[in-house]
Amino acid sequence: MSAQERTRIDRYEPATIEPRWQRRWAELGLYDTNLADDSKPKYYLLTMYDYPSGNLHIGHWYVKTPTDALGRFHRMNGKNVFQPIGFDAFGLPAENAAIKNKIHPHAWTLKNIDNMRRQLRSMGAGWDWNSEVVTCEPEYYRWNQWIFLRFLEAGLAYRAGSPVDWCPNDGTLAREQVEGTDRHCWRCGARVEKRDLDQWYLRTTKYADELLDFTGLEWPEPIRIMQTNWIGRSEGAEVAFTTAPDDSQPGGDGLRVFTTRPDTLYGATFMVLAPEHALVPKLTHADRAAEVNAYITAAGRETEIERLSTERPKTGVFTGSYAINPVNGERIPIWIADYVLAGYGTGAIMAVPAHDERDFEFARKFGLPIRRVIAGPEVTDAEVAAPMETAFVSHGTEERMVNSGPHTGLPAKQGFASIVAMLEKQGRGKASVNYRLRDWLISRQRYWGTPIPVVYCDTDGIVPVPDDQLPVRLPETVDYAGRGDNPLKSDASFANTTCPKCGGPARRETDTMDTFIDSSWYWFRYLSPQNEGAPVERSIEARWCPVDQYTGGAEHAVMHLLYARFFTKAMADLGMVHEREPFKRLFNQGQILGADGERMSKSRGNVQDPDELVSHYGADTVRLFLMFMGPWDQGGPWSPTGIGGISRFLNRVWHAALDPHGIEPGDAESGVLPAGQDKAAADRALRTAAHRTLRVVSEEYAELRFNTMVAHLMELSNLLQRYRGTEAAGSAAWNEAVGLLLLMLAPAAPHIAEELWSRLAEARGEEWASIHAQPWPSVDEAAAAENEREVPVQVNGKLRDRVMVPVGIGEAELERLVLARPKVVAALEGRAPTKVIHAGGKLVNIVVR
RNA sequence: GCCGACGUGGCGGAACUGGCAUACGCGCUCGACUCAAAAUCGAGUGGCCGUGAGGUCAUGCGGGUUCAACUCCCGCCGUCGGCACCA
Repeated sequence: MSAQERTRIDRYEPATIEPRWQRRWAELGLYDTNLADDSKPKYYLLTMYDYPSGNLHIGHWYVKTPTDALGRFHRMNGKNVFQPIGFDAFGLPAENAAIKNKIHPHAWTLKNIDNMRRQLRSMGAGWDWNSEVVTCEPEYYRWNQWIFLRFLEAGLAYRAGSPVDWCPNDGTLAREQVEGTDRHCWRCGARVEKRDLDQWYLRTTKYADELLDFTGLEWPEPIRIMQTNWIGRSEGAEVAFTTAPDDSQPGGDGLRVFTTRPDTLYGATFMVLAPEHALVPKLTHADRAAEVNAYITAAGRETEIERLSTERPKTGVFTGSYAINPVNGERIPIWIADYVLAGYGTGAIMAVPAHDERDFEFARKFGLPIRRVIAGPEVTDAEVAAPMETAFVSHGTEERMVNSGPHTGLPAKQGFASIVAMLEKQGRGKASVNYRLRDWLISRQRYWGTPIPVVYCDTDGIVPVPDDQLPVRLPETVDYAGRGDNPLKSDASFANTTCPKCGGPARRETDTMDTFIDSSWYWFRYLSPQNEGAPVERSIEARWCPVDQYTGGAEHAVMHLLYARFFTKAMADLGMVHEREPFKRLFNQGQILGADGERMSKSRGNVQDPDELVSHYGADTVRLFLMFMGPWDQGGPWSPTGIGGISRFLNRVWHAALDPHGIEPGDAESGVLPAGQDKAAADRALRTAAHRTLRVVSEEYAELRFNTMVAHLMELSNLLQRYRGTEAAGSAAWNEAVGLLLLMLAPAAPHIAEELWSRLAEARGEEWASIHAQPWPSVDEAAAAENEREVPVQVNGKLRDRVMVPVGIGEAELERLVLARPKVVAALEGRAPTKVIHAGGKLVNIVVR
């Protein structure tokens, strides 16, 4: 920069300085991380990568700029910081655009990525672009395929036919991708149906127990709870019932059920199977067939029917068959009902209406017997025999067993164990654990995803594509015959192939993978995006994983974050990586809303365009304002007026740094030190404030409390403002305070800090060195220490006075001082203090009477 | 219904393990500069009573513990997020 240019820029003009520094940093490679450098401790800072929708909105800024501030803070603190960036580039919008605009999904996606790269650069963030990953490129998705094949070999991937959740727009969905009571698609909102299909699954349930263990992870409690609930571990027993012989069948078929209440086994008065249960056709009597089949058909359609209430009355039909209760040999009727889910446990239950609300309601409705087998401590024998009005579900330590054969009289807790023991001895049951978590259905009927690398051969069945034939590439020409169609299916050149085993004709799998596969290991790939020998370079992974800090939205609590943990564990077991947990520390930032408090959307017209804000205020102001709005995990509505305050703040910093003496017009009031303060006192006040600010701001960066961090910088700036134009301005203490302010501001507002830093260096005749390469300053404890302190004085808990006292003052002396204060004397009204509380010198409270 | 988070000025919010409630900012009012406006700078700003010093009431509501409660305990009310018959 020429001297001439500099003198011209006397006002703060972000539009001039920001792009210039962005270029400079990129030229210098300031943020290109040397992953091999182990001279400094590593810090892997990751933000959830984005879908390249084409345009950055303010939400992206809200997610990314505080993270960047954190990265810059750690870099100044001597860490080797790795801050990668990439794009989650597969997914449906590209296909929709393709159908609508006749543009290839790949071209559309890359165009969007180009635009977003440009927009992202305007944030002035310290990303290492060399490590960029774009998941729709074969260089990336070939490793999805490679990992899938390893999972297949290890039995972690399997193909199965079962009723799956089906969205008319998006095809099959994982269980996590179905939301709400009305079971709609998480993406498009369409109502989800059930379909019987052969699909690919990943065995997430194998890791259910390990996924419940969050030891060593600093994750927000609500996320851990959500995952724990989603996995839904329940302990109980599996009990083998058998069907009873009758006129139409010989009986003896095993009917296993899962129950969490084996202690209520004597109260099982009927059984209920899910309509889809495999034994239903066999157990249905000829004279019941019409009714049963009608019910099954209705149940299959049911998800399509509008359900207004969750409290739907129970429905079901009797099959005509009976089962034998293994503990008492009792014949109990077998019903089918849709309140029993095919996918949980064994798809069949023993119904104990006395002690389960659902079974109770069902029994009431269909006139089935209700037998009490558990009673609370106050229940008399007469009451045990009386009919029940509601189910008794309490299961504490006080309850005892009744009507339960040899177990009668036992506490229910013991009954649980003793019945399980009895069943195990007789070979009719065993203790068992069930999970709500299902295996992950990964097949998708779409073009724009990773092809599942298997072929189907009439002779050899399912044949994996050999590694040396990877990647199985998506065909470059796409023909969308119609909306929602997977063009791969009708693409003969893709679908028709030869069997890798026998060489005969074979058909490729045309389903592609759920795009959550891509995001389940992408942070590993960032570490060696060009590696052609393996998905992850283990030596680098060993040094850099787990991710030290991950940030992103809470909406991925049970999807991305659970899949990523599953992948990490599975990959570790297969020797691909060392770590079993991907993200050591997780932070969920909130969501930024429109000024009207609603979700930002084009149709509402409440969208804030970051490009516009940047051109008006500059990136630093936008960054700082987003951090200042409130706690980062809280999000909140955009304030159109609030941003002006940040703009003013940065302007004041600018002038404090470049024009300490306030030659500016309008500084009428400045020029005078506060009453009773000389220059030495002013210098001391400046140093104290600067170093105290440094102490608290350092902590706030580390704890991601950006809103108060900014507030504290403002306070320091306000103090400088107060002294601007006085004899303290421009002193050594002043310059120190300004220097500290800039260093503290650097992570959050990198451009202005850099600009002022360089101007001050030049003014001192020093050579330029980036502020972002400076070490984080350390607190001068002597300067930060106070020698006087203001102590609030209360009488009976009410504030009456404040006294300035020297810091080391003793309690006795302080008390004497305080009791002599006129205001205190007045408040005491002649009464003698009963007690004086000192609260460690923070406050004095005088208690009377 | 179950699980979780949260209720503080006109607004966004601050107050760390109980210790000065309302930091910081927005907005608003007044003043300086200006022909005027904007920008900037300065002063003020929780409610009520009072000319004033000051008093008094206030952290969703009702109780409690404590010298002292936004903070802890009990019971409600409200808002937001998650789950959806999981045996």
